[in-house]
Amino acid sequence: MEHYYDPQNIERDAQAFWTDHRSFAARDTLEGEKFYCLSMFPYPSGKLHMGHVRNYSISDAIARYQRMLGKNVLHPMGWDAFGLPAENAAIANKTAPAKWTYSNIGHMREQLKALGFSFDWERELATCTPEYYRWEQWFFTRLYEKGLVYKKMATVNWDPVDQTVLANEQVIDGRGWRSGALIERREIPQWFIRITAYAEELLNDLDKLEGWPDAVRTMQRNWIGKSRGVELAFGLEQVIAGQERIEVYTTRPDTLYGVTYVSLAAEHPISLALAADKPELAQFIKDCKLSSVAEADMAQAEKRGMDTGLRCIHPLTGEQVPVWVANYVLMDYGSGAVMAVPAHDERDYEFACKYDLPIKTVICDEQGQPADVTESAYTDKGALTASGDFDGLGFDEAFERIAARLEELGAGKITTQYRLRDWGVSRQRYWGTPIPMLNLPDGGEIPIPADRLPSLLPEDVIMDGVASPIKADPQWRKFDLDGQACERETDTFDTFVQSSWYYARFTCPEFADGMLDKEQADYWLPVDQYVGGIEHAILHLLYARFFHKLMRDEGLLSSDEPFTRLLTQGMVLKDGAKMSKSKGNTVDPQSLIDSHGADTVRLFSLFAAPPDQSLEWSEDGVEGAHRFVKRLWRLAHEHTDKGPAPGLDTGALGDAERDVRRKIHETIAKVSDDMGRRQTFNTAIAAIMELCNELGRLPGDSPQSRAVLQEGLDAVVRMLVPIVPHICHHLWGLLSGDGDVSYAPWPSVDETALVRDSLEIVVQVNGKVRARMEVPADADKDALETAALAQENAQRFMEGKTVRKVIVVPGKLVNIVVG
RNA sequence: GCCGGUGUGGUGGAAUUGGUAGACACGUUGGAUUCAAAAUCCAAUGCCCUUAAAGCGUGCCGGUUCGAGUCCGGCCACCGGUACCA
Repeated sequence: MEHYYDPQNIERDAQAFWTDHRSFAARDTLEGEKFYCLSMFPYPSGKLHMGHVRNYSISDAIARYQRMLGKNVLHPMGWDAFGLPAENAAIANKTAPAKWTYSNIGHMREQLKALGFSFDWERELATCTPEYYRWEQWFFTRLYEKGLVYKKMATVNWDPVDQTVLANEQVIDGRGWRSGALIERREIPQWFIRITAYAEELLNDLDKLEGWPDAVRTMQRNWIGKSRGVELAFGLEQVIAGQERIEVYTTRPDTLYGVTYVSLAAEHPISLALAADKPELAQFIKDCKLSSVAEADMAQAEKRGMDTGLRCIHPLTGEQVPVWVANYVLMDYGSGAVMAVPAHDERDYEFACKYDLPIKTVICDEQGQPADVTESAYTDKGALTASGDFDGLGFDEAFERIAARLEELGAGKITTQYRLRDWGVSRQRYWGTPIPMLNLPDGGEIPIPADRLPSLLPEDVIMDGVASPIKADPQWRKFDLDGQACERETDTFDTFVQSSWYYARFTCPEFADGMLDKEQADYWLPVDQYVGGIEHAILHLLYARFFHKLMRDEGLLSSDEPFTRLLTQGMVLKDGAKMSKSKGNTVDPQSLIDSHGADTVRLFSLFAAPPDQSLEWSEDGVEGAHRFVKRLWRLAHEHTDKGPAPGLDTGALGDAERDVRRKIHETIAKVSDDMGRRQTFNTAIAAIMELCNELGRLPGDSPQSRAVLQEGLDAVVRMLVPIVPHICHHLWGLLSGDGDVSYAPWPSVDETALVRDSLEIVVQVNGKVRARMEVPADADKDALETAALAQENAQRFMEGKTVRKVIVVPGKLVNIVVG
């Protein structure tokens, strides 16, 4: 026997075998049952981190399991290669983003190969190549033609010192991360895709996604935020900024009589018009703009406001209502104005208390009395009060009658609104897909014609840290359109655009005649299993669902949803915190691969926690995983060193052998369920460990003992292929398995091996365990009850008491209720 | 702030449909082996208690039930997202 487990050799040999045999190339013949298993592709940041290792260990386990079930498996890998970090690295290292990115890709590809993931490397793609992004540009021009794309003013973080737009994460405590300057909100023209046109379908189709975690579906549902409400207007006595009235939207028209003021966003046209001759208001508006655009910052900022002095007219009472400007009202949402009902809305309540504005109760509590709002707002629904003709009505009737009254008066109507906003895709950055639009000399814009695509991003550039190289280069902007001099758009796409369709391009990465080869796309799509971090639950997954529907409506594919089943993996923690360079708590996968082998790293990643929970990294845990792999190696070698095992004769087994054989088949049943339905690889591994412990305890070298051990090891090796494929490749050959173990059939359960003669049943008295008893497996309820009542220790607790009830759960327990 | 999630021994976790809390692994302790150590193997290991029995025990408070880690109500802490990080 070879004397020790040597992962380096075993893993090198297995990987060479897979490469030589093209083991993981998906068949593109469109035949057979397919399984498309996809993990979220990485941003090529430099080297793999533990989050990647975990993500790909999970998807590889699923892909390999499906191969063993006989499916034609597509398990591709590529690179989400555009993005902000490349620009930062380029400035820091004085290299071009392209060079840095391609070099990172090269290194990370080798690391992924060293981990033995069964990716189909023949389909690799990187989103920063023109072969990829040209189709994204083409698709955007198609959306433009269909009216699904438009340009409007939108808010960004402006760094007044660096004269540049910052991402939200580049704004720290309201200041630019490089300049330290106070950031201000600024409006610039940007391109948008009309995701709101698909809001209803995106919402309704969530019900079809039964293979998605409920948490993700709920989050998306809330994000889309469909609501039924009333759009209404407060009149103005004179026209201001071209407006005769202030439009607001409310889901609580039943509280309309409780309105005590109206709030405008700082950027609202009326606010700006009033500020023209009110210096203190102008100053307040200026102050309001000193904050990042991030919702989390805005919502937690202290609520501030200022009375404009303007009064508007309540549409039902005709009373005058003061108009305020408030920093918590956002111009980008709805109409940029809200009606404030402090008695029945928490934010308005806080604001009214601060500025001593009136609070008027118009809803009754559960006792039918006007709600008490001396301590806090009353936000429950209830009967109306102090609401004119509408007193006493419940929410539903009040909603309808008030809406009808507003409609009669021409002051409002019932509408459906979505919280979801159109997708702003413009970025004022260099390292991204150039937006394929042309600015015409007369001010309009048109798409770059399809035959002039791609609009190439120059790769050989120098980053100075301020201006985008394509914005700084007047030559790049020049575009001759049939003799007409135009200018290219110098903004680039949001990187979410690339990640919204890469899963589809993997079905035909080389296709040169279009965005997708429909035949391939329709065979492979939808993705059967998608695996990635929970942090993508809303944005990436919603944009990808949206793009799928856009591609469907363009006739590029036929399905309605991109991902049938979704697994959102948890984060990898060290000492209870997310691994990060700044915290200094990172663990480098490479050094572990070098010291313990890829199998150990994969095993620990899958064993330490269920995939959807966070995983606490532990050096000791890695050692434990390594020990198990070594034990397995030794168990198999000690067995095969004794020569070939005799054939199994199930009629000739002793009790101990029958027990072990039952364990083998119980384990196959459990592991199959854990791998397939439950996707709890940690419990699958624990069950296999238990089986190995029992196999190690098999008594003696009798022929039937050896035959059972052979059967057990064969099953263990097959079940571990998805988890520790290298050692299984090695052991499979050793146990004289035929062919490539990557395609060995998944083991099946022998039902006859599962039969039991007797079971252990728990006896409880008043719900507490007082005895255990061994009973025949086929004992009926009466027999269980009789046997339980006869238990000595149970009787001790029944003494002097009356048996009220006996509950029998066959196969589990008997509970004797006494009192 | 808002939306979603998580909380179980010294540690990571298990308990799948309301039915034996702590599987599996780590750590620790004791033993075997060894000149010695490493490695390996065996045993013990929730808390309280000298042992056994009993009692206690799944973030906190309360409820439903014969029975609650699991269901319901109210809190607390931490994590993810919050539309320009990916």
